Amino acid sequence: MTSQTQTPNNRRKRRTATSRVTMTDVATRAGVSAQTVSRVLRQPELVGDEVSRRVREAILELQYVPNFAASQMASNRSGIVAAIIPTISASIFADTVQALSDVFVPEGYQLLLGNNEYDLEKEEELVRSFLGRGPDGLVLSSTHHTEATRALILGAKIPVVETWDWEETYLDLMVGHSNVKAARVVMDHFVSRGYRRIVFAGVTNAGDFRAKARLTGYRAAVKALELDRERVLTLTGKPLSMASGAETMNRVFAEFPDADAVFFSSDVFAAGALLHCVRLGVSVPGDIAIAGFGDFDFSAHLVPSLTTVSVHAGDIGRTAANLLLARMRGEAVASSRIDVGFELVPRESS
Amino acid sequence: MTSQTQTPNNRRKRRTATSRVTMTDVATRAGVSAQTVSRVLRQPELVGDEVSRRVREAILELQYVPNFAASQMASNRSGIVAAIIPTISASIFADTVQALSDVFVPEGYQLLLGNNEYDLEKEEELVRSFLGRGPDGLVLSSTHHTEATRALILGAKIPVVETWDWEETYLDLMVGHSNVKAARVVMDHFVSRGYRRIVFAGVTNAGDFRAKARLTGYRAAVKALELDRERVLTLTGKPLSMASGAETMNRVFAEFPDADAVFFSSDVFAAGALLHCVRLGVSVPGDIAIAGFGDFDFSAHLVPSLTTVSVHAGDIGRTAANLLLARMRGEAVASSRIDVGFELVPRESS
DNA sequence: TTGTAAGCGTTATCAG
DNA sequence: CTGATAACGCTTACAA
Repeated sequence: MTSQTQTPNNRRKRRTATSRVTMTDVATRAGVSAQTVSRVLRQPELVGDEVSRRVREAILELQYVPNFAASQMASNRSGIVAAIIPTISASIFADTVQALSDVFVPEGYQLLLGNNEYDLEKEEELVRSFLGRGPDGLVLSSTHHTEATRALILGAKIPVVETWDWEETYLDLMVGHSNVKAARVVMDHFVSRGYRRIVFAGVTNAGDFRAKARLTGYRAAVKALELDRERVLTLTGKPLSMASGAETMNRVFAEFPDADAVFFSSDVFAAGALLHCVRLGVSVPGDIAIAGFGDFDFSAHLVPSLTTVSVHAGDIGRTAANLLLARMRGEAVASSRIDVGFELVPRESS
Repeated sequence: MTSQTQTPNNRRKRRTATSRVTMTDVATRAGVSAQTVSRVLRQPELVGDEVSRRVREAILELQYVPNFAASQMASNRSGIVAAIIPTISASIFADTVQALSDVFVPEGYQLLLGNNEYDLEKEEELVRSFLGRGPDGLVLSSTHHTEATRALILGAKIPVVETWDWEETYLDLMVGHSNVKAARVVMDHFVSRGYRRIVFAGVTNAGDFRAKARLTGYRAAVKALELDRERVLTLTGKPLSMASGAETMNRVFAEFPDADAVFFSSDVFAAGALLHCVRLGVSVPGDIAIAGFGDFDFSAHLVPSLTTVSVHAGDIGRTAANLLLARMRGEAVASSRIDVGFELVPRESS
């Protein structure tokens, strides 16, 4: 017999059976309606004790796992928070992500993570793809975005927090600190200790606006403090590694032989440079002073220990998460912009 | 007029309008059916050029963002890969996550990330919540799970890859290396350089089975190499920080004054210990040799540079991702278990 | 306190 | 090559 002889009833469209346990299965097992199962899960206080018990039992017996996609379709809430950071690996941003996770997961949210590699186009791509998931909130790691990114986010009408930056204009919420000021504080510190021929050595990749802000702060300080002259060394395209720092130190010796201090845009570079000096027998800070940025774990332990700026990566994540959470719940926030600050940590290297 | 006077037609249940642009909106705008819009997005080759052009235009004009939850409901595929690592912050696992992201994102998958803090109960919780999202694949970071976790995963019938470990039994796929062997290699190295009174110093938190495996390797080596005796220092509950390493070094001096070498379960501890020695004026390796584990960026740059084991965190992520990808596509995999190996890196500290 | 029905936005299936 | 329709599993709105 060919399939054409089948009854009209058989024409009902059937998808491949999911074989997954659904809410209805649980309901049947417990002898209630699906709606009641849903209530037991969302608003247990509205369900009678005996019914509630039977439902929970059925859930355990059937190993029921709720389908969040269906839940999202029906309720228009996803339980997802999306976060975009510049880079995940071996970076200070990992501390921020950890803090985000520490706050959001206990609240029942899941964390969708992406990295833009300091590329605004990649960020746009990520935002577009994340928005398709209908996140309840979005965490970005700078205030610099393409116009399309901005439009997408505003169109999505969800709470957004921009972090690791400090600007006058922002989309919705902002948590961070001023990198310009941070650089200035380092410069003031150098000058207070008698250094005046100061080199700035930092990555100036197109998308790293934080490093650029630090450079801006350096330049302003050179002018304001009437220092000798600008001495800038850019590490374009160099990976964030200690090897880059060591290499850069050699360039300092070659290009600015009279320099008495170097301000690196990251502790990673600074540590590489410092250890390179130790190996060469160059005295730090006797022959040249060094300061970094970030206060990494190793910075306090180096010999000599590294002068740096502590930036509270965890605080940024925690603060941003709590602020976003409040907005996601529709609660009023005291301030939509929070400066978590930074801290100069003077140590032996300067 | 009360609402009761309204026409029956008004009784139609209306949810709060999403205000979001849907596929139907795009279809209307382009003068085609929703199905055609879907085809343009999923199987463009099946759609005529002119129609395709009109649809793409409409998508851009309306700033259409597809709803993945709906897509998932209909297709039973989520486009999500979930990954669970022990800890995100300041850790070698961040490199693995980066590699996962580097492979999955270009393939159109989104990464759902969670950390279990070496706690199997937390892992179970995470797996349960992640499975509700219907991930197309799952990445775990050890082969140790609760029974319930195992049952959940097997019940979900999705590809899983367990990483950072090497065992005979595994759920589906495995990518990693043997920590027992890695420890043995370090011990062989110490002995070949004349050290025989070797201390093992490592975290033995309940859930850190990798550190435990290294301890197992150490113990086996002491026996096999007929060394003086076991010298074990456990850092229970200590954070993975250089400060812990320095502190532990003091304990070595106090508890094992005759020790001639120390094997730390992480480069972080080893570096803290090494720098502590430098500060105290204790010669490394003259007075005592030091080796670590992980080959962090700083390890090569320390003075003296740190002997360690390189473990290829990025390779683990890349290999795991590609293996999982193959299985998710239903492709045959040559081997379901891949040893990415490790590498002894002898340096000045031993 | 519990149940019924409609609807969320997409894709699989079948028809043309 | 394009369209109509049912179905995915859940929650909102309403009824009882």
